[in-house]
Amino acid sequence: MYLLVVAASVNEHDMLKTLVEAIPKILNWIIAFKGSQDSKVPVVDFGSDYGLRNLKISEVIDIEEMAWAPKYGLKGIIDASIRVKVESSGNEANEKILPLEFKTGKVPNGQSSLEHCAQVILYTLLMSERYLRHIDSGILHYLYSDQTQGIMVRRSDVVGLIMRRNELASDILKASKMQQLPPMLRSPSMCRNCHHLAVCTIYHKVHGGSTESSGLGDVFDSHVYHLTAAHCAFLQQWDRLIDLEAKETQLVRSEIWHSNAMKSDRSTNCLSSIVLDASNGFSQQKSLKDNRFIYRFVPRILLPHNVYASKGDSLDAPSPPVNDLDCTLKIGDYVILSTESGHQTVASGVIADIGQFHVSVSLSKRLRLPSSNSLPEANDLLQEVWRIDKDETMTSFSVMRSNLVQLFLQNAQSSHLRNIIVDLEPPRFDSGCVFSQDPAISYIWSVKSLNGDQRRAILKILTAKDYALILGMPGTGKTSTMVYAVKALLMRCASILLTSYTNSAVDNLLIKLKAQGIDFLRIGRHEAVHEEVRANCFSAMDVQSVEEIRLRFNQVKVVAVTCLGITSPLLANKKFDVCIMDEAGQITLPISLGPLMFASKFVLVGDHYQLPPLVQSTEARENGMGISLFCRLSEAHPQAISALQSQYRMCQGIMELSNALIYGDRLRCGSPEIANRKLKFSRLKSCSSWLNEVLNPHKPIVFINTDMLPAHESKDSKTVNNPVEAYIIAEVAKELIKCGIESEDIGIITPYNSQANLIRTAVCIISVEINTIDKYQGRDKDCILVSFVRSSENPRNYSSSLLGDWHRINVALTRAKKKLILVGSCKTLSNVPLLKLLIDKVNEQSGILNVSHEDIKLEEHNVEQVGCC
DNA sequence: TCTCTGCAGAGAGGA
Repeated sequence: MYLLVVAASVNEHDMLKTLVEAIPKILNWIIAFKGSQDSKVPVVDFGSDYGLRNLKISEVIDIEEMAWAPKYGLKGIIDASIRVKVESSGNEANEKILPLEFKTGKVPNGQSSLEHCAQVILYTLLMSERYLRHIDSGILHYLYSDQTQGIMVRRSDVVGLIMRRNELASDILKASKMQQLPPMLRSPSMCRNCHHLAVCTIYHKVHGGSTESSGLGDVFDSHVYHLTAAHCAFLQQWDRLIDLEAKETQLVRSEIWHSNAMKSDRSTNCLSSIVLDASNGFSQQKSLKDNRFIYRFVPRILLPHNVYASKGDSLDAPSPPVNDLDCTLKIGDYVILSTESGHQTVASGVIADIGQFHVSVSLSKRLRLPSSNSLPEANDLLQEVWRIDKDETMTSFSVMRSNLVQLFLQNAQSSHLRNIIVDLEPPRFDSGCVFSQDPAISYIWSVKSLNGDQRRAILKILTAKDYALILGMPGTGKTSTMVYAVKALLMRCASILLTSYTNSAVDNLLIKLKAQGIDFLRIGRHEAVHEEVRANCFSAMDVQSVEEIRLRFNQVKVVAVTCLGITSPLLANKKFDVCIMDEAGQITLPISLGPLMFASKFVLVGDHYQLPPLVQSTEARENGMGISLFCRLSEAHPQAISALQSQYRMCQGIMELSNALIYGDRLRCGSPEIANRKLKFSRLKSCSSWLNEVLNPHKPIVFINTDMLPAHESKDSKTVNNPVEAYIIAEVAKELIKCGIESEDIGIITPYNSQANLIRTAVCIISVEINTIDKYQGRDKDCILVSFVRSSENPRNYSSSLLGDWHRINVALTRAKKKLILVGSCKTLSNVPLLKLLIDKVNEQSGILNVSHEDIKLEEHNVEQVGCC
């Protein structure tokens, strides 16, 4: 509630007054309709065809009930679902379930409006689906005038609505496929006060519309006169890219909207065959703080006996674990709960906790099956077999579209950003008077721990009038540079919006800021925020009023939020002096626009030599969707870039490799100590000579060539892996640990998920971090092992595979501090030009290590073991 | 060719 008040910036007291006035009205209505044995049964008018009916509520089944109907492609939230007894004069009363909709606004002409009736009729459709029974009527109640209207669903009304729905769906399809919008309504009276007028007219103009075709005359002109042909082309181009990407994503996303979804269990974004865990009471705890209900589920196979035998996750793994909850769901993900007996989308919630043998889901209300009554101790829940699907409602696309169109609105902020981003006007900088009185600048000169690059980067930020770009090559201390930039900006009393795409990137930065004693506000969902910064969320602050929220905003200069989190009502109407965006090279342009709208200037921090934004659709990628704003501006105005080139991560040898392949000798070691880093073994003894060679501390880079082995990739439907490589990686990892390297100093990376899983089973006894290259961006370890996977008898062109992307190769090569061990087939990999260069370079530096059959004593069963796990 | 993070919601006016 506080959030809405903040967003609408209405007076808190006024709002409370409205609310307090409405409560007794609702209450009176309920009392009147619930009635008692002897009280008079109220009469409701169901329109001319059906007349007056006596109506008595026997139960309020649910409020704010979620109702999704895949069959109709509709979803909604029903104000109240009620069970009633209806009787028309003389006839026997029959019991019904129906939707009740409250309206607060004015009553249109004393008659309920067509729109409101249509809404209720749609609700009856949704409820029919949910309750698996025919629901033929609904109730509309106007609080302002205390009028109750009954709605009896006529078949012709439903047909009309469904036809209208189909028209709309077809228009949307046409717009996204052929970039063709339906014609304007051409009705100034209707359009003048429409909330979508600005966006609507902009789109009309962009798609070739004119003042005449809009039918709106001057109103049209006043909304679009500022748009040039270049602006229109830009909006049209990006709108199309978003369409392409949205289409692609819809194809792969979980098929919860399809009726056969229940049968396909192949998606890893779902958990099936789980049941409620009743071992600790009903496993339903109400967390006191935020009124949420937590339900704990366990695999069905674990019940009933195992769960009672031991507690929590410490139980012996059942063999085989039919479902060890091996899926990609993680804490904070939005999910949908369904039953396998046919109730789809019973409830939606958030993963509160997930382990190998349990998953807890947090719901905003009590879990209830539509068919059952609302008693809290409903045992029918325990009888059900459940499934959890990730809620993949693609809100990111709507954020993209709304960000994009905002850029073309007729206002000062949009106009400024448009000049910079669309027209690519050169950024302006203060002619840097170094000896100025600016305390921020003197502070930066006084900080001893900054190197020359970092200081120049911060000065760039401080002198920027529009924007600054910070190119942070691997290991160059991007984060600490940002921390000092924030400190310097705070000396100028600037307000700062910190952002990045992922929660983890935002929180990483915040943890460093916190260590420096800088106060900040973190906007975001409690579950998704790192625990070290959760105390800075409003959800942890126990705010009692809007005033307290305002107060807190006034105290704090730094606010942090993810790029998609900007839609939070807490940020409505907020303005900042500077927006700093981390990992900007990985964020698509339309997404990055959002946070920039809040600030008068911005700083993008990134490295466009590392992975670009993830784009699913090849067509969208080929047409420029993978070009981040960071990349666009870097290419247009190199003078806006300040590069961090002194790196503190890699030793000389590893850095040289990256310099030779990607950075053109621009990377430097921060100090001689960094340059000469070596792995320290507490003991070096190995029985096999090839492992001795791999561990040789004088070789920072080792390439293990598998060409002499039968080490071919194996393909399983869509994924690729390589069991022999997995085996070699595991052997090396075990040897490293045997020789005294701590397991937390070792990281294993590979392009493919399937290979990561294979390696995980191969090294099962030791706990080493294993991940895809993509997920490892931004991280580092003393020793990194890379499995390239690709290897075949007749190598083909791999330029369109994951290995063909040089950004990914760059990320893989720049994660290791002291030792980089690469495993792959020289013959196959040499087909990728960059990898050919890599192999040549390593050969020059330390030679390629060819392993033979005898070397690794490749017993058939070893590999088979890995292969079958 | 197979890499993957984010994100509520409903509400309303007027010749």
